[in-house]
Amino acid sequence: MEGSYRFMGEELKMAKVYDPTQVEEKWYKFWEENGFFTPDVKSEKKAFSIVMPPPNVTGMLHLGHAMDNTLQDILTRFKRMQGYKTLWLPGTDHAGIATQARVEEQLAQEGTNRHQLGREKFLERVWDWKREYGGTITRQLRRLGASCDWSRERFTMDEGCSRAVREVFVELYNKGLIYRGNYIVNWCSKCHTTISDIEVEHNEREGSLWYIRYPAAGSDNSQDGVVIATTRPETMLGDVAVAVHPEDERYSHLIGKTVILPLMNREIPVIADDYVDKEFGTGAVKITPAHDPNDFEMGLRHNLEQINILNTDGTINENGGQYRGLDRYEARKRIVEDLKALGLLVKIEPHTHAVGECYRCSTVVEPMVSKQWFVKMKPLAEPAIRAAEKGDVQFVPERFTRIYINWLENIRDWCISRQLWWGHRIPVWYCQDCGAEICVKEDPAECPHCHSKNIEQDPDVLDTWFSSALWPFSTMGWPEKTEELKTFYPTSVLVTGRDIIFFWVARMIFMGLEFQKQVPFRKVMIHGLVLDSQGRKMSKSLGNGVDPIEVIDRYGADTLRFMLITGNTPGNDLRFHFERLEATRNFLNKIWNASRFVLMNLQDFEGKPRGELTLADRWILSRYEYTVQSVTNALERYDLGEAGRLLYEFIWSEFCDWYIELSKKRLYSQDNPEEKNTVQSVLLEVLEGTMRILHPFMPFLTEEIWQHLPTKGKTIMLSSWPEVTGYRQEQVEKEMSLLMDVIHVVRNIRSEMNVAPGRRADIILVAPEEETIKILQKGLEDIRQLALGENITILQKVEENPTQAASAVLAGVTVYIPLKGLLDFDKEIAKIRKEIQNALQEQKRLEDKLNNPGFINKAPAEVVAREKEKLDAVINRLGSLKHRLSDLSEAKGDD
RNA sequence: GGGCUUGUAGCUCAGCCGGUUAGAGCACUGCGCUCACAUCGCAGGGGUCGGAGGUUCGAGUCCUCUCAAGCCCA
Repeated sequence: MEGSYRFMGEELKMAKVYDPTQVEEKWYKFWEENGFFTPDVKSEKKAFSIVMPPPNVTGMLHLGHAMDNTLQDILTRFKRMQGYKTLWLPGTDHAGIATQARVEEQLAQEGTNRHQLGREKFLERVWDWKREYGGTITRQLRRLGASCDWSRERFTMDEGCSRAVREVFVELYNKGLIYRGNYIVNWCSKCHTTISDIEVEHNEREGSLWYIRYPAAGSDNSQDGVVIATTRPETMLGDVAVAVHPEDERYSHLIGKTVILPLMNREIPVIADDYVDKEFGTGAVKITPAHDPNDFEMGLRHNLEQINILNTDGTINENGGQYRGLDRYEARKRIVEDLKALGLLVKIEPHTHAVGECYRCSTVVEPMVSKQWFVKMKPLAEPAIRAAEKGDVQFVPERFTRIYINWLENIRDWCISRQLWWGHRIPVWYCQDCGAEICVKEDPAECPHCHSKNIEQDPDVLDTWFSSALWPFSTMGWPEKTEELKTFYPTSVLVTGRDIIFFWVARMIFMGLEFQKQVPFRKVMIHGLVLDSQGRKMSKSLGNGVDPIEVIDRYGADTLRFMLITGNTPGNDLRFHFERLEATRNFLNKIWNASRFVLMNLQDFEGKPRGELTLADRWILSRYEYTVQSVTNALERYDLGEAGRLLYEFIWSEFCDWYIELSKKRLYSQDNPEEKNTVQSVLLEVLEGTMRILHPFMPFLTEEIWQHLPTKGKTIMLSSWPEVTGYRQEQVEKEMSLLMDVIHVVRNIRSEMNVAPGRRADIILVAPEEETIKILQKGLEDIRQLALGENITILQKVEENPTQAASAVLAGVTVYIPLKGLLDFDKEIAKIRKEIQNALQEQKRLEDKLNNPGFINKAPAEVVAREKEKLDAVINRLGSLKHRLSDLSEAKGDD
């Protein structure tokens, strides 16, 4: 602490109100340009690493990103200050559908489309687009203060990541874990591609249940046959059977017989299968293996044909007979009408059911059989489940483990081919001559079997999540054996929203296990969503979104950050209220002004060793250390909201409201330079340390303040995390809280008695115990200052109680404020009586408890002792209260 | 249908392994522009913890059931 200080001789220039716009950009530039975000890979220190969930290149920062990245930044800055070599690796995702759609929109405006342009040209356009607009979100992350290592920024389509994708695909292919097959997939007729199961969102919709009669084959009686119920009548064009439950007596006579599929006049069998729900509809269901996942499975069991009736644009194809060419919904209408005309439509019931929609465009998804590439999931899922069960990867909060395991246990194969152009192209070639399927790491020039040059690459690309699943190691240079991989893999923690546990977290885990033989991260910190003030999800359609950049412009990044991580508990959603933003902004301003106060009073600080500490000094140091400890613990537990709360309380209530106020007298008095030096030194130490533990939360504000402080080092972000030094003293805190109580009751009396704020008043303190008197004496000046005392008298007992005084009775002290002539005896007596009542109640409660043998015998001794102490205190207080009451009554009688 | 989360002061939320007279911020009331801060200070009012039952010496805090809201999966 000794030496010369950088502000000496300069005039301190700090505005009365903190203005974040003046400082944030400056410091971010300073940090980035000095390379503070980049770790020294070679250093001997322990490693801490996080890979950033890559936002879509097309994306704009939203509050979810802001929260997610604030959490990561806090952990990163915390660990960096703790002395770890810390890597936070950023990057962006190529976001197949989203990006392609963006560029296609552009083309549409130019009056062209990707097909006219051709694949090559189109991809060039996408890269152009990426170069031009792809940097938006990373610039926005800088505004937030993210201390990630931009020198290692990656993109899922860059060369390294592509290399990793190719490697993984070929290896899985060779192991037989990637296969091409006919399977039922989800088709989005608007995005024109398949989407995986989890990309389908199920939403309740009002629909109908149509009851349709399928007449018995060879019967003239149209009442023969079977009535089925369906929510999608148009799919009947592809029906190949009717199924009933094997134990359903209503239909047992039909099993093995055939019925006629109306409109198509196809004869189809009635089959029995356990899957059929007897209770639903009529208990008989139509089976369309090509357009329903369950029917598909059933079809396989019964060896049924798959008749695809849809084109990729959602219209009926040539298998739909007379309905060919119609849109699927138009076809539905026509089919229903035609059935009605034939008298085969039995009835229509209203029916709500869950409809699958495309997560991107909300178009109703059509299940459809087609030839696609799949990842076989069972062999990959098992180790991933075990890793979570063994605790190799731990979820925070823990409850998300079950969601994860549950999903993996019921997983189906992952459809990874997408009918897009933008993405990692499937590295498989087909020989046009011998029909060979070629899957290799380097682009082949010819067919390895027949040496034909006539080979063609599969036109599809991979699901975007395929490359994101490799993110934790592809970004570190794999398949090369890099220093980064050795040092930073597995990463320490993954921070992400609970909405992508399935999409991303699970897939990274099984890919990590498969290719690195190690989990990609030790911990998964899951956080909730940012909702609007009414608790609704923010969405474009509701127009209730809040732009974090606008918030930063108005309030500053620190305010946004702090607001986003406080006010809730881990894993839960957070409602966004502007009121909370204001409250946080006020907190920053408070910190700013407290610092300003300290700095203004440090101008003549010479940094001499400090002299004897007062009770208040010891107290604030003790509280400071408590805060350091508890904030550190909360951060280690990933309970950042709790850490924020602790900081708020310490800074505002303890440091500002009490210690700063208590410091003023010693600071302003000119006659005791040594005392002044001491209090300056304590103020500086506490403020400086507080800035450090606050830094991960509010990097900009703390850097600005820290740079004004007489400290060594270039930046607060590379300063060390405060250590425990042994300041904590429970006894000191206890003594101080007695003084605080005294001050508090004096203020209370003054307020109730309407003592003018500027007027000082005499205070008489009566304490029977020697110990208490000592404490009061130590705090005499503090009481005078904060309770606006004039003459303060401390007595062990009084011969004549000051009846012309308002009073308050604490456990060890009775406080009197003489108010000659101003005291309303009746009011004062009533007040005392009420307090006696309360105390009696409390006494009874405690006595009952202590007389209860169950309590005495079973409760821990410590708890019993504490209750006894409380009882003693109440009895003590009751004595003083009664005494006071009789004095008052007497005095009133004398009047 | 299965699972998860939430239900504590007017509002938004804390309350860890069960043991203070249940806390904070905002809002509200009264007083105050005191040389860090009115984006402030001091003082104050306000809830018995969704409901019912149970376990326990003791429950907001554990268990069961129940009601309500939200989310996920099928």
